[in-house]
Amino acid sequence: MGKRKSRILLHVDMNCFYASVEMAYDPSLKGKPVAIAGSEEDRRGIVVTCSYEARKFGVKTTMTVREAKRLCPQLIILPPNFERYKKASQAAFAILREYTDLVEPVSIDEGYLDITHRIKFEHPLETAKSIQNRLLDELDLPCSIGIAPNKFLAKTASDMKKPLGITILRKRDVPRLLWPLDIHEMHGIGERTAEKLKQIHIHTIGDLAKANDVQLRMLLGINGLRLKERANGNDDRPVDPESVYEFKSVGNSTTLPADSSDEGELLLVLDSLAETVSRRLANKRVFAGRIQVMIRYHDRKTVTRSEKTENPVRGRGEIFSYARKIFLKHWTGSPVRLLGITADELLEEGQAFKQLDLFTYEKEEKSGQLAKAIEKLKEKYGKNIIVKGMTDYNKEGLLTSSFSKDFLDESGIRK
DNA sequence: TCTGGGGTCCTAGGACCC
DNA sequence: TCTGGGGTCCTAGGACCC
Repeated sequence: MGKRKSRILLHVDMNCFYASVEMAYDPSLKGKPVAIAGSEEDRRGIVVTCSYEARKFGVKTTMTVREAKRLCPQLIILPPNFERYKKASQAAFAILREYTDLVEPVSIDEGYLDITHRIKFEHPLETAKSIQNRLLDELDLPCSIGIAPNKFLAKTASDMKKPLGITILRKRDVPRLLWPLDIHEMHGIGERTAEKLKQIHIHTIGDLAKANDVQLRMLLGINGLRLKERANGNDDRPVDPESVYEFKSVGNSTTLPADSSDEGELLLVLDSLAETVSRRLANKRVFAGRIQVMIRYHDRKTVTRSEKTENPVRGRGEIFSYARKIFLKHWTGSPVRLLGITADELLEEGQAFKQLDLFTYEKEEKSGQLAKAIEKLKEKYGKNIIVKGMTDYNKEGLLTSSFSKDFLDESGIRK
């Protein structure tokens, strides 16, 4: 087996993105300590991002607004404006795509580029500089860029100089630059994994790079071996521009203004979460095959319970009815801090129709929109048709068979 | 008066089938 | 009466990241 051809990747990381977007939008904020955070009044008020000026005072992400203000009384607090950030992100990625089609967004403010093909006419450092300058000149957004032969090293490199840094990290630099670092510094290793590793006397990235495979495997499973590979500077994950379309779940959750054990109130919250999830599913043109409910109690103990749906669902009513059922079945009655609904096992619109289980309409409700719609179908196609399952649209764009209210709502039959 | 909300991936046990 | 091993699905939860 031949050695994989060496690649050149960039990791572009926009510096304190939300705060930078706000500063671009309102330049009078520049040079001032700015934090993006929820309302100060309730407990959802935590710092999401903050400017470097704010960081100088010790303000950090996830800190409560109260704590942040104590550290920095002149801190300017702005509520998040996700529409604004989304637009800025899209503009930034549009610029990145001028350099290569191989752009993989990993979040709203960072992405990978595979620029291997460009080295024929431009040094990677020049490409990085050009990108950095354009993002700054055209969008007023600072970024840091890592240049490396793979994702892990590129990501690590972009972290090394902030803000507005460009860092090249070669594989041969790994022992000198990475190995001395504390294991906790490594991307992919959080608090729990770092703790576990320290138990087997792995304290630095270098220790991990030389660790015993069997021991790692026992401690961390397959992930342990992968982390060891990364610590050695190896990572063959490709830059995949399609991955952004391959989302696996859609959810919405909220911390209540105050803990509640009022069933009516909680169901109302659940209904509003169902509405959001339904809307997002529709925007993404997918249906859900599983509905999951998350309940966090007063003591922060969190349980998730899910159920496979009988048919793919997307309507608010259907999502709510599953969520309600799951919630009432598993709620202990104790005061609830947070509620969430997540739609899983997503199916594309077209696939959803084909994969529906067949059952006759007699099993469905006999009144309401469904019955009316079925009556219309019977009028149109004859009394003897059996409405078994939504298998497809006919050439007029109407359903040839149906049984799910959701589908009927969207089929145009009601018109 | 600690700790939001959006996600992804992995593991593990029990059910069930062959 | 005794009895193996493999595979997949379902579900819950842990860990991590931004």
